[in-house]
Amino acid sequence: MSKSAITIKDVAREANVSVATVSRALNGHHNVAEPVRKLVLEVADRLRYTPHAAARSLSSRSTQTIGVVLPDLHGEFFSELMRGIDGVASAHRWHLLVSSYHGDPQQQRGVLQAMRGRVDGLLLLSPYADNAEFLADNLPSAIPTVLINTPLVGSQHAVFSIDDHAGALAMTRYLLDSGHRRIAFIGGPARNQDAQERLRGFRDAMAAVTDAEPIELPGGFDESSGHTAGLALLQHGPLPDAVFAANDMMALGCLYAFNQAGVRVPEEIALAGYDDIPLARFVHPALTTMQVSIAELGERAMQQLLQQIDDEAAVNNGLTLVPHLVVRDSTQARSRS
Amino acid sequence: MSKSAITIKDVAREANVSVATVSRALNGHHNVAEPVRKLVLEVADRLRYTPHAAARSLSSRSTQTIGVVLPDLHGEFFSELMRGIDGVASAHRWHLLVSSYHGDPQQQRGVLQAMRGRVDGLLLLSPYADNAEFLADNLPSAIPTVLINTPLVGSQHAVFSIDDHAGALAMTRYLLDSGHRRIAFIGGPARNQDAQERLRGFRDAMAAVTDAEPIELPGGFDESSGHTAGLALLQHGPLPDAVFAANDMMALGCLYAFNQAGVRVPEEIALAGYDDIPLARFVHPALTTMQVSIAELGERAMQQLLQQIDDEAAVNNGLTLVPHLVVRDSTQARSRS
DNA sequence: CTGAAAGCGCTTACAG
DNA sequence: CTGAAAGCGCTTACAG
Repeated sequence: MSKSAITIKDVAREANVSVATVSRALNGHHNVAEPVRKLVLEVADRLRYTPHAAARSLSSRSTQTIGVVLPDLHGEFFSELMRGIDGVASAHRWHLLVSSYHGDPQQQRGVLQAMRGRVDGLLLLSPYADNAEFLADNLPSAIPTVLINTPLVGSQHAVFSIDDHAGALAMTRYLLDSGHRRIAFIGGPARNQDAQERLRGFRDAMAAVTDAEPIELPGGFDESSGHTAGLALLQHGPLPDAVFAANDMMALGCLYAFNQAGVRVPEEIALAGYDDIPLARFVHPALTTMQVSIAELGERAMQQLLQQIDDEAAVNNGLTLVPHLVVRDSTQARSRS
Repeated sequence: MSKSAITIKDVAREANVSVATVSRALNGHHNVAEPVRKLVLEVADRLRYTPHAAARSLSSRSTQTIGVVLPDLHGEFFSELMRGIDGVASAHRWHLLVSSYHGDPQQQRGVLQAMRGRVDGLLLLSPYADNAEFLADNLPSAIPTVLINTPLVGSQHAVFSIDDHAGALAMTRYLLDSGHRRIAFIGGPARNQDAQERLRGFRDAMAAVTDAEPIELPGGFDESSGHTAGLALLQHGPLPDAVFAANDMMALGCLYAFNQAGVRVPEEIALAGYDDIPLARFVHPALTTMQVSIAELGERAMQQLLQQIDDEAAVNNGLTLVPHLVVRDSTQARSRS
């Protein structure tokens, strides 16, 4: 494709040295005479020479790039995660090869395979509760890999995740402690592990209180499913005391439904979300939610990965971040902020 | 890094054929006897062989990856753009190498250089109005490149962008047509070309009406600067008739300030944004805004790029998308939705 | 249809 | 400090 790219040979010829010397000078090795180094750098600059990454990778056996494999490129979670990952990558001068497999195991398999020779390490987000085995089978064995939000435990790989069971438990308990008994839960995608854990937390907290009345509604983590769930609640009999949506986007959709119907939050019904996306504090009423440091999750995972690449013997223990409760107006009549 | 990766040699040895034959069989060339092809595929599969991308790239002179160079990885705009780009990339089995240069020209330069040998084409988002020259100097000449939201016109590169001047003009005219005269504009980052164009559209529309009273406030495209601007409006004298924020996030921040102060939208003041992010319709009141098809922008740009890579002689004309007005409750007392 | 060999553009022991 | 040469793992004319 590239038309007439300048190679290391051109630089060597122009500078009257061998390609080996050019390579050494450009890579900052110390065994190059100062005047020679200067000359080489000057010539390389004048010719606008840039090393060919594939060639360099092939001979040096390193790519300086990290593969980031995600189920999707869309939305707040991904955006935040990438921010954390990118911050670390950029600081250490690593490149990022980003691939989405669109939630499809076959594509995921292909994407993982295609990483060989392209990356020195792999960050994989695979939040499906049912494919631990699939992963164990398809993870490239030769590439250092760190997992995010993934059900594969007890393997050789470090896993970084959010303790969603604890988070949902905390939120539900808070709602119960506030005096609510009939609490509706809007769930996430069935296969999604985070969604499952949040549901489990909700159930466990509700089960611990004798007169609690749990209501469960389906959802898909997007605004519109929250909106749909809100409408469903409005239509079927008396409103519950509170709604706990498994993520903020659904909570916002639900809030919208309540707003349209003239149902006041929190006066008539309390509403809580999960994730603490930036917008949670800007809606009205501001949303009570569980704060999850997604960017930090990406940051930590990336740091761990770089460490493993740097030192194969590095301990590869993961980390489970515990989200914390952020109380805002949507669950209490008076502002505390 | 990779420990004991299987190479094409291993497959050749195991299948009792030459590496050339393995290569042909795996790449689907037709000059391979059927039984031989089958054998090779079977062996490759059994050995879990995956071609080394760098080696393949080096000899075939193609990487099957597109470099996406962005000023930032954060936020709705990026997320939407990536969705469009990824959709096309995925459908054509291309990989994406994503780099953020964090708004820093030096980093941008480095990132662009590092693309040689890594990608077959480049998608560059560089929304700074003042660095057309810098770009012309630093764009890799040997790599097909398509520009997004970039001030470099009249060059050899296709440019895909949003007609923000027309968009802001349309919104401002709509507000004027609704009877508003004192209209406040919350601007974006000074160096950002989109922000400049939106401001220019606002000014042009206001200048065309004799008794219009423009008010201009600074902003930074994020929620908090919108919030700050809203507070400023609340403190300084009488409220304007309407607020036009240069993007939705700022509009939401401003809305929040009004909500807190008990100022009702749209009864006491109209409010409009720009971008039509998914949340615009879920806030209360739903936000009037300019709908910009960001995903489509990414999609089109990516399609154009692939075409150019496929056929060097392809016409490389860009495209300017014109946003359209979406009227919701934030600028009118009664819902029309 | 198949193999031996050259070559892609680098890096890095190995000699000197 | 420097160069000649081997090698990274593939692909692809060139012969046969």
